[in-house]
Amino acid sequence: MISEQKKCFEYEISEKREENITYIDVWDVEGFSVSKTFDCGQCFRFRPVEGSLHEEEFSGVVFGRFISVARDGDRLRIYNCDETFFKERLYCYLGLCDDYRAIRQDIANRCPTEYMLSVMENGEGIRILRQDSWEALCSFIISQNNNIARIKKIINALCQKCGEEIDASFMTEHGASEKEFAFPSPEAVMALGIDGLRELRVGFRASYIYDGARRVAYGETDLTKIQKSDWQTAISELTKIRGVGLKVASCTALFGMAKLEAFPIDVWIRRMLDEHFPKDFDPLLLGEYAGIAQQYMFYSATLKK
DNA sequence: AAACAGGCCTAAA
DNA sequence: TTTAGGCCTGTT
Repeated sequence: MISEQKKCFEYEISEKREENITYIDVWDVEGFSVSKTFDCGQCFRFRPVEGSLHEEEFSGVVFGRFISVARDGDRLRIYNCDETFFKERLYCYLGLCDDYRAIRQDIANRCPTEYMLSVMENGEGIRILRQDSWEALCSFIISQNNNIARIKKIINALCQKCGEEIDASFMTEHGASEKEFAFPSPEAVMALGIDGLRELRVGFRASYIYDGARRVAYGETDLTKIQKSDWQTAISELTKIRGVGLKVASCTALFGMAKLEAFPIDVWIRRMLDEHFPKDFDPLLLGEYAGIAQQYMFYSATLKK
């Protein structure tokens, strides 16, 4: 029943099976907060699992698969995940490839202010997810001048309308709905047309989403190639898309391309910068993990509005 | 009921 | 180069 425990990068893992669900246990994951990670506004398709038997558990669709991530103590359990999927996808997606002890130390060294130390403490356990670049791009185009509830609603509707249906019937104990859908490909989104997108109540964003989908589908915007370039290049390439400004491009780079230096400035971060930093403070001074510092700031800024 | 929401585009100085 | 409106829609 219990397979042998193996080493996966720096973590001990084991693959097990319960009923008809395969899952992976990852041991000694230091300070990973499932709720902060999935609820800090960086992703839009995960939700808490009602009636979970774990200390905390969130589930949702990622890379075309419905998974559930649960934590008990410093053990992470990922349902509907085998060793291969973990190694090839979720290890990086969950930010387990990043050394948060070192990252936090670096941020604290560069910016040892009372403010920064306090938001880091609040946000301890947040991991920046390494999401799919297209999904991040599309999601953050939708996010502009919008609120979280409606963003989630629209993305959900988009997936239902043109994403591939996923069999997650065996995951109902972990929050799966009757039908789950993958995030649609750029081709599928493009096929909706601007009018089809309008039906999703995206308003003026319809043409922006369409332009993004079209460019990616035709390779005019090569996300794989952009991902391999440095973050400034990534941002200047992404802002060529209609409706993608500095903020959306930075979010795409940070959350969808692992550009941890990217520092998205939205209204909340603007407020924090005005309030707690010198007038002409340059976020680049926060270093190669500025984006993670940004996420700590954002988390505290939006905490209990 | 008017204002606002994790921006961006366009037009006008 | 910087700044003010306007924008879809839903919620408060």
